[in-house]
Amino acid sequence: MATLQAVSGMNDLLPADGQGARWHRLETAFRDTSVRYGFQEVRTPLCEYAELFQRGVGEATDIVEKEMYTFDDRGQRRLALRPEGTASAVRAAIEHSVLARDPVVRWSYVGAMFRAERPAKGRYRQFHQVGAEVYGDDSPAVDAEVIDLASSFLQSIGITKFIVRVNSLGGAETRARYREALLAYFAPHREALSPESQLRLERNPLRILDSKDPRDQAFKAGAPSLVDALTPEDRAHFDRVQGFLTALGTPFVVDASLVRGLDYYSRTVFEIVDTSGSLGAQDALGGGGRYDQLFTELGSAKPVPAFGFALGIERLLLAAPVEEEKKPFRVAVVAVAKPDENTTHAGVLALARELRMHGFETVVDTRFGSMKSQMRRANDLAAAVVLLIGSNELAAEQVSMKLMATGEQRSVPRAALLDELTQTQRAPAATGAP
RNA sequence: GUGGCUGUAGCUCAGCUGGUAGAGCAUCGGAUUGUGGCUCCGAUGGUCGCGGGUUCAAUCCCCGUCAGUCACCCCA
Repeated sequence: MATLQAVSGMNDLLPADGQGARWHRLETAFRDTSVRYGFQEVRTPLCEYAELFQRGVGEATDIVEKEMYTFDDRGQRRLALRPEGTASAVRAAIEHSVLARDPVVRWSYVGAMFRAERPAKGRYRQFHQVGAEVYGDDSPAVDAEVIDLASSFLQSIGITKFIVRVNSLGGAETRARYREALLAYFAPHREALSPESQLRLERNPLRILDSKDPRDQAFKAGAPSLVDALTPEDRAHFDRVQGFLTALGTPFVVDASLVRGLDYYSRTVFEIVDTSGSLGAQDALGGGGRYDQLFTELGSAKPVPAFGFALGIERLLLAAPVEEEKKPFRVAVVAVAKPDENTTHAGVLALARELRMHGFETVVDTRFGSMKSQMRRANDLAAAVVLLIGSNELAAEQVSMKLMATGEQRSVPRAALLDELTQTQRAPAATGAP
């Protein structure tokens, strides 16, 4: 490797690829949707004390165990690039006592996350998420509304082929009871399980249910059902979530084997899976759930119920249709060099500036090559209108205005130029492709 | 972390069984000295990912390494 290059799994977005515009539209769509659902955007640092994620996401999760970018600060504290957004947002909510001011807080976020995984399609080491969180309300209405937010956002960006899977993990009491039941069930079969699952048996038996390993699949069917372990309260909560989702018209399926990779979830969890096939093996667009214990685990004096989700932007863009970009009304100003270069060049720059101040997207080929090359450049940049400035125009206080679509050209008094351009912009014919 | 495939101009690729590289597109210039798109002509541009080995000689064979990609794992 002779030249410097980007860190593996971390990508550049070049304007020429048109990706920047797609990202921009997606983020705008997310902000629009989340604002309509009553959310406000929060921004937290990319970097936190590693301890936050160890306590928040869970020491035994893959994310913290082997995928976190950690490094030492100048002092002794261990820092980490955030592998997900929820822990940071909750930390900020606690630190700034936002629940003391507002009984219920609805936050959204957009930003980069980091996980040191082997890159693959739709999976990168720096990836980006949009997410939303609700703090301070344990109502099942929150669960339903936030799942609905995620779902309607997907539709707003043209993603229609997806499935929302929901499940309930139950509260702390249920989790403890169910864990015992799973242990009792799997322990006799220990040797037959995959090596990973033998480890999971000790650390987080729940995750065995999520395994795709055929050795584990064999035992899943007969495993005790989580639904049966739910307390009446958990049961009622989950039933109401489903009822609300149905009332909202948000399609979903209940999937009893759905377990999320983060430790902080309780009660409702959900995952949105792409069914268009455009994502390869990484078909999860995102997911989330309820995490009623996280505030307490991160040091909040009072327990705060919470619900949230995150979606991966890269994956959304793989799944979303590529929309046609609107062609902007662009003006190019061209200098006719003779006989006095400096005067005409200055005239071009001054005119371009004036147009920009009036809102016109204006380009100048500042190399000021031959007229031919300037015209070619204007054409390459898809300018709808080219304005020509030369000694004739300067002397007469006029500008030659050429419509690229038709080739029509006429002289316009300098004083009337802005009105002319405004009218041209409104006429659809002038903005069409040349 | 494990495995498969790939790595030649800015991009997409060609290069037969080893003799130090080509095309198309893109870029720049020209074909009437104040005018674009089409066409034609020309030019710029590559230590053939990097390092080592075999050989008289390697882009082509072998090894290593880095990178990309896909899959496993996990998840966004």
